Amino acid sequence: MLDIKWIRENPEEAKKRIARRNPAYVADIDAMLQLDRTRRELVYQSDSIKARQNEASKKIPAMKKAGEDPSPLFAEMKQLAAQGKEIDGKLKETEEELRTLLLSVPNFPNEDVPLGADSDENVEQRRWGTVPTFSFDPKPHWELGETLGILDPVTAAKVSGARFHFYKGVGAALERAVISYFLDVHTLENGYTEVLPPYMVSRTSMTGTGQLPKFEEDAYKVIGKTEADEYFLIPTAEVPVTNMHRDDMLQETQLPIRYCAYSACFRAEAGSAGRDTRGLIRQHQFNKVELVKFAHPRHSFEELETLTQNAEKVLQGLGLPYRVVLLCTGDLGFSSTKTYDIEVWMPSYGRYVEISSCSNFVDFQARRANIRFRDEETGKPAFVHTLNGSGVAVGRTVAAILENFQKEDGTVVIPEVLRPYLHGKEQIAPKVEEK
RNA sequence: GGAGACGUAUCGAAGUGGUCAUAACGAGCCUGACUCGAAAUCAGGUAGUCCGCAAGGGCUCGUGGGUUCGAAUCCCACCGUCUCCGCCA
Repeated sequence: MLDIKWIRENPEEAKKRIARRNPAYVADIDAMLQLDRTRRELVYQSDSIKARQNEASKKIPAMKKAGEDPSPLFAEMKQLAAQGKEIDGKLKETEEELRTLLLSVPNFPNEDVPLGADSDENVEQRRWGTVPTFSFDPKPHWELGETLGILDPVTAAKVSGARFHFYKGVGAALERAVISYFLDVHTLENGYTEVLPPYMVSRTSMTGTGQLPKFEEDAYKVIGKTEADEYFLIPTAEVPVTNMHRDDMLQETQLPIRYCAYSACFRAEAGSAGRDTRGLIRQHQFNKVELVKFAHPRHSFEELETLTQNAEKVLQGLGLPYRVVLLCTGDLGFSSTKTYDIEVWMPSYGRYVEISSCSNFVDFQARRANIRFRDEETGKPAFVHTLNGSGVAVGRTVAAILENFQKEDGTVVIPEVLRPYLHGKEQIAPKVEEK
């Protein structure tokens, strides 16, 4: 949520900034300013009436005590109450309208975010590792998954529907190994505290991080015994973890707070694009280890750099080639002011594929979720800056491992760092054909 | 699922229709005094938010409604916490 106060004081700058993301939002800024003016006028009227009511209310007991009859005042009071009610009704309406609008407008892109229409205009920052060359025709991971007998989308389709997978045998163990490896690196080496969050959250939490109200159709909703018994399946652990500190007043000395969290993630939108129909790339349910930071506003952009490096570290450990790109304005997520995507090399695609997205939301989420800290300098409460990034997507990691580390005979070499989690197993061999 | 209790500042807690909600009373924390220093003691200070250039004013007793001239207090709904019983992993 943008800061209406700041917009009120810097209307032209606000329009300029939002226009960098999409000029269509400029009209919304104008609408906000209009609603804000109306609201302030109504607040003034409402406050004046209440001040008079309070004054009269104080007189009544004093009159009674003095033996006077206060009932002549009642008529005026009744009228004031009616007036106040009407104005308060209008005020509430205006405030709701303004809030709805504020919740539907995305964050300003940071100044150093390049202007661009879509992902083609993202700017590569760096590359790591060597893209593998094969002396044979490498297989895509979904074919490897089948020949190795470790991935079963067909049974999953029967049991659940499209875009689900069963992992079997070593496949399931490999997924689990990757999760453990990621969590161990982040907790033991990168200084994050592990949390295992709830997978269902309230509407308030989804609004706090920015998934709602605008993207309700992208989320899975779970209804319990009654309509009011409503939950959303988390699209990312970012939602429950960021909301851990909703309405909190943190101490400056606590910052930065770093959490890492494994969770399953659920996304309804994953099926609509008609892309990546095979394999583990785009699923309704997938596993992810997420990194979340609550940072001091002064340091949030440095924290974004280290967050990204923390995510890169696990790919380096696995030996997977990747690159880091800075998203352009057209590819930037709703709540983010600046995002680096980490893309892993996927031989079957012949290109780099997103495996992590690391973002600084500055105070955009903190304002929605009311996450503050007491600034020692001013003594006043201020919004923290929130950041998060995948650390990293697990299913896509497994896909990348299968594809990048496959051999001509169809076996896949397990990265050394994962072997301790797999009882020393060094490779996955194709299942023997039964005659 | 059944029965009951309870949500007031950082914490505990008083207030049960008015004129003591920046909130009694404790505790914690900060500042000062005393002290070589500390403890103890004493004194003072210890919300947030909205409107306003300011002066000042408004709002907040879990949340939202209602009754009333007036609600922390009465009524209704919802949310949450706790206790006992049942059930369950």
